[in-house]
Amino acid sequence: MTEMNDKLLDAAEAAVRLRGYHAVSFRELADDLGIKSASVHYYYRQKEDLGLALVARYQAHFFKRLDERAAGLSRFEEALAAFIAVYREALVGSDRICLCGMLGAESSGLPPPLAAAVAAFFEANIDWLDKRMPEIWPSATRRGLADSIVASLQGAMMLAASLKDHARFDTIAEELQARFGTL
Amino acid sequence: MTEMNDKLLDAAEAAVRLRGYHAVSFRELADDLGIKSASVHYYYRQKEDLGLALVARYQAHFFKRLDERAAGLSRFEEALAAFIAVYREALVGSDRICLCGMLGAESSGLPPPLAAAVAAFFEANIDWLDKRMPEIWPSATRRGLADSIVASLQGAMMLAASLKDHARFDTIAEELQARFGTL
DNA sequence: GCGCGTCTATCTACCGGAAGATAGAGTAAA
DNA sequence: TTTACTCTATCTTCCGGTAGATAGACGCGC
Repeated sequence: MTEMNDKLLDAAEAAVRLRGYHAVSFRELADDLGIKSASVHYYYRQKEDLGLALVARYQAHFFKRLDERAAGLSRFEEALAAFIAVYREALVGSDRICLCGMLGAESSGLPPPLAAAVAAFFEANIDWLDKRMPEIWPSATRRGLADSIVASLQGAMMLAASLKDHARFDTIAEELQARFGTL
Repeated sequence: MTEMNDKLLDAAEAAVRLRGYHAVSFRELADDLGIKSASVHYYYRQKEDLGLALVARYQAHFFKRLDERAAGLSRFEEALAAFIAVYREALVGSDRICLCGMLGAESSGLPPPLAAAVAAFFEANIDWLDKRMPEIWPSATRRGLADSIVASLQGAMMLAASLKDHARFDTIAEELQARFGTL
């Protein structure tokens, strides 16, 4: 919406992806933006509302970039490469793990609606892959492979962030592409 | 050491694995144990000290169970199965993700010594797999495959916890075993 | 065996600060 | 004059952490 709202979401997303939901405060975000914490509450009455907005925007951006990259691609190998590229972009572009990777780990400690939104993000990821997978396998197999791909990439982000080494993500991504790309 | 110390570590591990480091407080742990928060500080002066003790104990238990399961096994396929089983046990036994998976996600928001201990846990995981891998590949390839395995399992735990469905972990684990077990 | 000091484990009481959240006034543009 | 936005000021609750007291168990020299 407004410019300040965008800046607020940017600051909140950066902070949550770096340190987690519970480690981020309204005061800290306000300081980042040069406003007061009461003004942050003007945009989002509760922290939970901010979290939900964050996930909604993240998901929208994620699939927008994904569909841009994957437009016109028909082979699964290419779709997977696009999927991996969007994940990689998220990690390398900001030196942070996926928003939903962070929130997914914290899931049990989040307000239930927020945990549900995060779970929906993952299901949407899996659906996206599933739909582009060759139909030579039964549906359950396809979904299982999609689960594996999402888990690998989320785990790879976490590992690369913890070890402070993006190259680890790339190694895992290449292995993933080699394994599933030729299906 | 003492009985109370064990109970304290048990409560702290359960809480951190469920909701994350920053969402756990001394008072909450004290309430769980029926003591006062000042008594928790008697055992661990700072929260960081508690976190370090938690990781040290977790890592020791993890490798103890791993070595028990893998004792006498020589083929990589079997070692991998043991590795997966210990991960699965951690998830299913407590309905929680790996302590270091949680702390790894939060890594950038943790006291540096704690983040370093978590990173060391992952490196030890990778080393364990690496050493048991057939030497037909160059060292770099082996380490890359070990990275992939750890990332998959950590991601699978997070995904299963977020989606509240342990079967998703099993699906991914089976795919992993099929992928690397026959190497 | 007795008294002395020490150690262990817990308590009460408190500190300064930060958290999420609210009420209501001010301000500036449309 | 209304709307959009930001402020000051404040509340309650919780945080990590500290100080200092206490009660009981242990060991040691006399």
